[in-house]
Amino acid sequence: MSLRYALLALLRVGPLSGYDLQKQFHQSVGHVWHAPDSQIYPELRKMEQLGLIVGEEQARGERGTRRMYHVTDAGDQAFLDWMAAPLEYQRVRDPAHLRAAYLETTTPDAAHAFLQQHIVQWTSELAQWTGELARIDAVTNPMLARRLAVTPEKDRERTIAYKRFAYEGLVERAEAEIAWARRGLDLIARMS
Amino acid sequence: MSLRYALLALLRVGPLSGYDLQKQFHQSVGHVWHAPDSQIYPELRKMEQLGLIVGEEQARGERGTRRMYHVTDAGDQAFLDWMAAPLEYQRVRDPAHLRAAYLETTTPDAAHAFLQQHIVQWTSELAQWTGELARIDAVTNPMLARRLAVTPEKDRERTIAYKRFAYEGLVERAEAEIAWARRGLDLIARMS
DNA sequence: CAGAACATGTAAATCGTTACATGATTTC
DNA sequence: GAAATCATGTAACGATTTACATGTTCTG
Repeated sequence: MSLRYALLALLRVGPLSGYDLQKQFHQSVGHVWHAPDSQIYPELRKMEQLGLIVGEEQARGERGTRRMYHVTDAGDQAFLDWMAAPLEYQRVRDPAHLRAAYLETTTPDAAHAFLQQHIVQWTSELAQWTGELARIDAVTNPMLARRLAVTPEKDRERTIAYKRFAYEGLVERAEAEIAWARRGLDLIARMS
Repeated sequence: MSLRYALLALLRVGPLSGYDLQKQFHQSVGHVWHAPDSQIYPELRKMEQLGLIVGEEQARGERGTRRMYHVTDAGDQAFLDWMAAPLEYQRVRDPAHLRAAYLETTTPDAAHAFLQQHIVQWTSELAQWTGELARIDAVTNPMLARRLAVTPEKDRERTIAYKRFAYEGLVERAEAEIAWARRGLDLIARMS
């Protein structure tokens, strides 16, 4: 359900085609809420049916077309309502910690490989997020730049501060996962 | 898909009825991998069809029945294979950090309420997990006690160490989320 | 004999993943 | 004219949620 609001957040800055939206999505909000293209396009159609956005069909070359999506007042309000409503938390469902609780059932090699992979996985996420933090600081992120362009001077600082805040949390999370996995590797070494 | 292996992990310790399994589940692995009863019972049936477990129908009083489930060799092997296989990581999908990235679009009050709720949420998870850690140390958790009873002396230390390791990671995660939200509250105070 | 605990689900809807599918236009 | 990029999906399946549904047996 959050996909809808992630998309609205992007479109509120200014109209985008499905394709451009999808690209911006993967470069910004997609780091926090993954969705494949095959979910984005249908969701846009659904949002259009609900009147949250309107799609304006545009010609492109001889035969091609593309739809530019604009947020409607209803869509804007839906986003603001979501922001003001209590967040629906998902239940914990954490395969890595599930497996960690049963590491004694497998070989030290397999346990080692699992934690190594955990480090690889989170190192990759960490790189994404530190990269995004750097782009926030340099105002290199295209969505952020567009957003700041339509933001009154006095609100720019807040916009940047909250973006930083969000990504800092993710960076800390990744660092903690890596530190945890390293401790696990030490534990395996001691136990075997 | 991990639900299957969470259930196998419990059943490998010894046979349980669906009902007992469901209770043990919510008191142990359920803290790491949530599933409602309405998912557990059908999954058990599916696992039985796949030959991973066998259900033995038992009379209970005059008319009642219950199914005791045993892990088959195939089920045991499936669990060990899963433990040895690379873990399938889920894509990031984090509504709290998504919302955090857009806190400037709402009122300071709503932003404040959101982070307060985040603290409440993670404080509750934290309590679950520190409680579980305490039960691990006291060997009060019934599943752990049963598991240790069928574990050779020399492996008990490892079993406990890995359980601790898994829950320590979760405790740190919860503490980090709380610390992050507190920093967010400071930020809101400074920004408004 | 009432209430708690035992015992086991089904149905409908939504969400998300994976694989597949197609064609147009711009750029070198 | 080939490759990259633009542009937009569908179909099938599996996972998850939510709500509903029902009856039995033990304990005080």
